[in-house]
Amino acid sequence: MGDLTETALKDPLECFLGYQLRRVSAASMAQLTNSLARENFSPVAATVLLMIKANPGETQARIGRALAIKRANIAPLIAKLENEGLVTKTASDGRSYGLICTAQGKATARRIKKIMADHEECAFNTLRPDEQDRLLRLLAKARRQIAGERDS
Amino acid sequence: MGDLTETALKDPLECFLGYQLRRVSAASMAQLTNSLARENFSPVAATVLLMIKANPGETQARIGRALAIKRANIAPLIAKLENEGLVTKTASDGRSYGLICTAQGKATARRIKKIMADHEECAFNTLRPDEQDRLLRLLAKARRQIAGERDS
DNA sequence: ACAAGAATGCTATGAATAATAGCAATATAT
DNA sequence: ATATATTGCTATTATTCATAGCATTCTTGT
Repeated sequence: MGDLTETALKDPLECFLGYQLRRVSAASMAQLTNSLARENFSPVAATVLLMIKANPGETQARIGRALAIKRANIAPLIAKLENEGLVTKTASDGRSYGLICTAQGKATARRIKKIMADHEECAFNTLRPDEQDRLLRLLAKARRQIAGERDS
Repeated sequence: MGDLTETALKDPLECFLGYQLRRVSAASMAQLTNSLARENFSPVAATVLLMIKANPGETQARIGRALAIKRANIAPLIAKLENEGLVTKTASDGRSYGLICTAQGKATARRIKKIMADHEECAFNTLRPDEQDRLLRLLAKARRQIAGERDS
């Protein structure tokens, strides 16, 4: 029988914010990856689609910068969305395109957003609404600094 | 000249805790990876070494479970630490070993912990001490649920 | 004691994310 | 106009983590 009461180890990482952040993020992402699998979407692809729907006509370079995805990495994601008929490219710049969701893309985006919302509900429901709010605010504050020091 | 004042996009992911978690975690990890590079350590390897130092004699299975690292993935990490003379295996179980830090391993662990502490200081210093505390507590609370639903 | 099941260490392998380098085409700036 | 930047893209690589399977050893239940 599995030993459910394994004695706890000392944890020298307990008070490292970065470590706790990573653990929670990894666990949350693993769950979300599972949930998005039924739509055949990776978490990253999901954020790209939602971003395009919310910002029709933007170029993939700008979408990528907003999501901290490099040009080299967003190209195949866009190609996949286009191949599946979820996104189309409209001429805009000669070297860049304006990205737009198709009707099917918008429907998929809605389903994906629902999956993400359900995931949030299930993953973070031990936090009271006010706690979720505080956490969100603290993360946003931390991100302003930490992300600002990095290039995209 | 780069356009430093790029107009902001609408962000439909702003209020997703999971997404914000991922962004902050990724940015923090990227920084930490950089800082640990001078010791030729990955973030994961660093946590393993610290964990062994804090829990001498434990098996790699238990260390791995505490860190949410699967058996298959921790094996090469331990091998690397052993090859570099930072950790030794003492007989214990016939099928498992007790892991102990060598003197060199302890010294390296101290340097690594210092790097991690400096990283925290630099990455999260926009948060006041009480905010850091609250964040840590909220993360711990979130983790208890979200991690509990997953197997190691 | 003994057979069935579980745990351990390990290898091999694959998937997802992200990083660098470089290319051709186009836009922008001096 | 000429140099510089930007864009989309390909190719390649590294890191982290996941699954599957193997042989060994420990632990159970009878």
